[in-house]
Amino acid sequence: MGKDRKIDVVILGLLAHEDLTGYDIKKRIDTAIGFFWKGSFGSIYPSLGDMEKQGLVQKKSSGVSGGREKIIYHITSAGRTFLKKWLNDEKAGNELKYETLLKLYFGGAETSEVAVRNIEIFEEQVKENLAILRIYKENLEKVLDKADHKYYYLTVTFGIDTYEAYLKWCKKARAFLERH
Amino acid sequence: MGKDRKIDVVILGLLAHEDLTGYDIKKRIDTAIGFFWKGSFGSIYPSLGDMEKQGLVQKKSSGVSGGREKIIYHITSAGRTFLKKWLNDEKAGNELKYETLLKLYFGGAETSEVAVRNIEIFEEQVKENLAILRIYKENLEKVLDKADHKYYYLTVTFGIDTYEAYLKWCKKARAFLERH
DNA sequence: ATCAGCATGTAAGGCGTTACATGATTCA
DNA sequence: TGAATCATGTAACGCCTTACATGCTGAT
Repeated sequence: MGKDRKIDVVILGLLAHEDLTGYDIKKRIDTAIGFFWKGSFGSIYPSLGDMEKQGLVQKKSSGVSGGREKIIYHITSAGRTFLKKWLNDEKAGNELKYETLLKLYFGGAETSEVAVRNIEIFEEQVKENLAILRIYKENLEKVLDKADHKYYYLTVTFGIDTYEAYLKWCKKARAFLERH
Repeated sequence: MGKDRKIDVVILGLLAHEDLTGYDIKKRIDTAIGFFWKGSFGSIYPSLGDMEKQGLVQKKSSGVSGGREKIIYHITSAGRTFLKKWLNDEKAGNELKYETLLKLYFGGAETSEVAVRNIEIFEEQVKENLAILRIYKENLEKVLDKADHKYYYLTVTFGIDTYEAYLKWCKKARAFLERH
């Protein structure tokens, strides 16, 4: 029944902080919110086009950069209203889709060594992501006085806290499998 | 480039433990693995049909139950091989898609009260889910000797541990927002 | 000289959801 | 009597990813 494209509010949220090109939006998604949200060019550009038609964003100025014309988008007041409506909407779709847990759940179909190996792989990925988030956290702590940064800081601490919980669980789970 | 339908291995994994109907598979997905995986009838029935053609599952026996004919599926040895191949594949797509974090990240576009409210809503949902997982855990502890159950137990403890970490973070985050 | 990065956009196709169609049984 | 549960399946449609098309600039 449509019109639930989350990419719209993601873009609007980013533009509420600063004017950006579609290319920049992609980079922000990949870095800043990458650990809990994804987005590709194939969804960003069409969304920007649609939202411009709806008056939620505006093409601001264009320049040339890297040999290609550059379109900087700016959020309109209608766009801010739309964003706020979403922020005030109490329903939020939170979904975890962890193939690692699926493999663990079905671990009985293989030897326990395979299950342990899958936990170890997960552990390595978590450690890598954790290292990145810790750097983000350090940088954000220096600019906590700035309006939006305290929110960025909180999402980063969410990531760090949950990843740390994952690592503790990994250790326990491996020990459990080696014991049983 | 297709053929990456995870629903296939989910079904195969469930059938590796016991014979099931499509309807039963849906129930297992919703309850047992519901906190980290989803699946609808609209994906389950076509998957069963395709996998039967590929020889990964077999229609076992059919009876009548609840006024409608009932088709019980059984995993074949080719199905078990397929499942094991997936379990031994080192790549696993783990994705977190939390709209709550998105709203928090963009919290600067509204008052901090709205952000606090969204954290509280998240907190309530987590508490509800946690209560269910704790009951699962208690029940699983009684049958840990049975082969597959130790794997079920581990996924449940993963859920409990991360949800507990979420709740700690929620408390911290609310306090932070009220202080700053 | 070549590759990565900057930059926008379209096309094809996969995955999955929701809604619909159908209908009997069981329980309140 | 009516709702919930059992049970299978299809159709429409939406979202999103991957791949492709295009091409300049700057660094190695």
